Amino acid sequence: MGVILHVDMDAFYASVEAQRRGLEGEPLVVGVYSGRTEDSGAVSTCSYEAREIGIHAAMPIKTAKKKADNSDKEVSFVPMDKEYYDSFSDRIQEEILQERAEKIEKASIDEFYIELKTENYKQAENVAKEIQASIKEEFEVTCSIGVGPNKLVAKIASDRDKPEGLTKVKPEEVQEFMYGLEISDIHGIGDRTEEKLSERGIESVQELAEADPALLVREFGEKQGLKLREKARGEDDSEVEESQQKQVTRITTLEENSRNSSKIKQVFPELASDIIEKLEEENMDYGSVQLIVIDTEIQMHTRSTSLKTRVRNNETLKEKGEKLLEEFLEASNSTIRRVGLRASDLKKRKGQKSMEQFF
DNA sequence: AATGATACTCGGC
DNA sequence: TTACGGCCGAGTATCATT
Repeated sequence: MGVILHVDMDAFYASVEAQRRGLEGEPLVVGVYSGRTEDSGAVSTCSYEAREIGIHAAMPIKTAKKKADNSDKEVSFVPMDKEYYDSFSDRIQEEILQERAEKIEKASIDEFYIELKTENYKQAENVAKEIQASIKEEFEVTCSIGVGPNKLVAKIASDRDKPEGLTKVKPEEVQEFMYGLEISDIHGIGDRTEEKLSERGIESVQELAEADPALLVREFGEKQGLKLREKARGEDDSEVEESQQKQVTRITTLEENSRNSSKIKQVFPELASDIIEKLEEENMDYGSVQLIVIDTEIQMHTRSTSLKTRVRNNETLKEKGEKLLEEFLEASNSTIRRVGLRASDLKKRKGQKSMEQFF
């Protein structure tokens, strides 16, 4: 396997909006507005300059505006335009990354894994620098890149130095690199796992890497236990490959809080048809339907149901969603603020060519 | 007891 | 003083299967 790069765009939505509006280097906040009241909504992401005055993702827009008022800087607030960022991301992939990659994987709207042909880390570093320079020149946004022997190490490396960072970890440096991390820096180790490890006296990456495999297997099972130890050693044999979308969600904020099911159901047709439209684009069927509910305390609840066979059907989605909503309202006394539907357990439909195969 | 499938929650952006 | 979106993928809990 060649050298792996993890390319991670810096504050992507905010950088794209800054470029679009000529606001580079200024505090800028990208928000999602629910339309309920003036400024009702939350921060999606913000520029590094906005972070300096205490604004961060997931913060209510009103709170962010308070921070902005208390600062001497002029802060721009702009609404999220996901479609625009999607096409921006695709263009970076097609115009800069594709041609330099032996293999490429789009991991999210702002993250890519690239496998290079070369085994030479100096060469790989040069490719990474070239990618950073080209993206900056042609798109006027920046990225951070991690260079490593596999996806796990490359991803952690890209996180170490942001924005516009470049972190290279050669195979002989992997151990030193991994031992310098906190256990929670390792992707896939959450609070729960961290606590369980701590109870067993494992608190550092080195301790996990050198832990008794039998103990880990006892605590976490054969598969997961051994995987944990491998991760701490910086080992990962997963391939760089095109990944399929796993779920499609559409969620909306109700005009008024409610627990009147017929009132709430009125938003379902639009949610369902938006989801089906997306599935048609992707030529995918769904095998599972989820209801997502956010109550007046901003607590999220989900209920789901599996289908016997995969379909791409608007009515099924709507009806399963309605049924789940009724069951939820019956069992809970919470009042609903936002409601959504999700289709998951997705699979490409076979026996029907998608458009790109004609080219 | 281990594994896989399903249901639900959490965190990033 | 509080204030609160719309997505996504991954983590974790629980249950069925073997």
